[in-house]
Amino acid sequence: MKICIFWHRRDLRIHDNAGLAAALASGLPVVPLFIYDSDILEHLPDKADARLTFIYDEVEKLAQQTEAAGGTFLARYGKPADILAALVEEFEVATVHTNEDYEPYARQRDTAVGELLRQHHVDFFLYKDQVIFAKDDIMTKSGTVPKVFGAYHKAFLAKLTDDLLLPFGSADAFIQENLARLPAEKAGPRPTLASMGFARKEQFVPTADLPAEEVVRSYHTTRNTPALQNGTTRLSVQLRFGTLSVRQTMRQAKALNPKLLAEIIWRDFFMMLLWHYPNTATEAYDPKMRHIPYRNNEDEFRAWCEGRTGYPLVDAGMRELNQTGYLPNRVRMTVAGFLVKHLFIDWRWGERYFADKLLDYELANNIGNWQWMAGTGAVSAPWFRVYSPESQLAQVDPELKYVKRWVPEVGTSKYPAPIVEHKFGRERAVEAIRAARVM
DNA sequence: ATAGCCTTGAC
DNA sequence: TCAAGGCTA
Repeated sequence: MKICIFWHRRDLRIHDNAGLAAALASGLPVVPLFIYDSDILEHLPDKADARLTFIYDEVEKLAQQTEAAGGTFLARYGKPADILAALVEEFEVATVHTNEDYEPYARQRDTAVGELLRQHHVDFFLYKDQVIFAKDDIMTKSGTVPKVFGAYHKAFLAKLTDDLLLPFGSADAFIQENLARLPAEKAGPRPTLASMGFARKEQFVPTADLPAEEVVRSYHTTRNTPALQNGTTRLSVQLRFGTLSVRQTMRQAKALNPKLLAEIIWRDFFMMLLWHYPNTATEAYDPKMRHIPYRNNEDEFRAWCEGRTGYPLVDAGMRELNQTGYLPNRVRMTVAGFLVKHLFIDWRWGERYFADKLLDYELANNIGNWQWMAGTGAVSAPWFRVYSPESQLAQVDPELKYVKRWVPEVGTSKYPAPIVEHKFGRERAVEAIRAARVM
């Protein structure tokens, strides 16, 4: 029996999944697949990982849905190319369908997998699913890569027709006749967290639904008040792993809140920039910014990580991040700005720390926003702009409701003095960058 | 080619 | 008001 494999990666859903819908419509019986990538898992610092727990639970849900519809779901642990090579040997695989991923590692992986499949005469199909516009879908009028969000945003909205937000396929199309039923012994057991050497870690558990309408409607005002539990939509985890489709999410945002829609368009923008400039995952976009003499003091970095800087909003944010794996946008900016400017530590240190801690960690968005904050990016805040952690606190949490939730000892003798004085830190960073960027 | 613009500021 | 300079049309 010839089969079609649909390879789930960061699209852990059945509803409105472009690649899955195409696979189901291809005429061949479909076998959904998920690969726990050993190259990624081996580098996780902690054996109790909340993100892997989330992925595992979602994969198990997909497997159950697939089996309930009469199909077979495959899950494997290993290097993707090895796993696919083995599957191609074992089964009569005619085609492999999957959704595009724009990160440097993913592109490399998919190029290698495509080459391998071609050698086995298996067709490999990739679909645009995790964004509305990708690659060079949106360019400036002179044909260059857009580097100013305002212009990109305007062009995006002009191109954003309602039909682009319609769902691909539906749970109804996920029916028995399109799924392949493999003998149980051939399907093999699915990996468990324990079999992969991990333990469960329950942290912030996002729901599988869109946020309540009133949360979306008020987002543009509430997002700057970190004390509010529902000040931000917390859609980021689900968009990261694809348990919600970006089309469905944008449809709601477009109908209810243009400010929220713009935030999701930032996501497309940063993915587009990373696709065009994959080098910016590891170095400043701006060549003039590649020789900044960051101080990189390890003790100060640790104080930042642990929320002991003596700046209440920074410390509250870092402690919330450490304990929950989440941080509202506004506070991310404050802690990031403090690290790269006041402590004058390389933005990549902060980026890596966020990568370890954030449940919604997404490479393109994290790189884009850290470079924006550091003033090194394609699109950036001016390099001499330094956020004041005290002004920010006065603006977003004047009554210290948020701060006291995470830093109960604030205002007592147990709370440390500021690690660096604001004016001194600001001038130190601005002058060092000013000197370093002269070529 | 040149004028106006540039996510969310600080003082 | 101030702080550059590149991007965009």
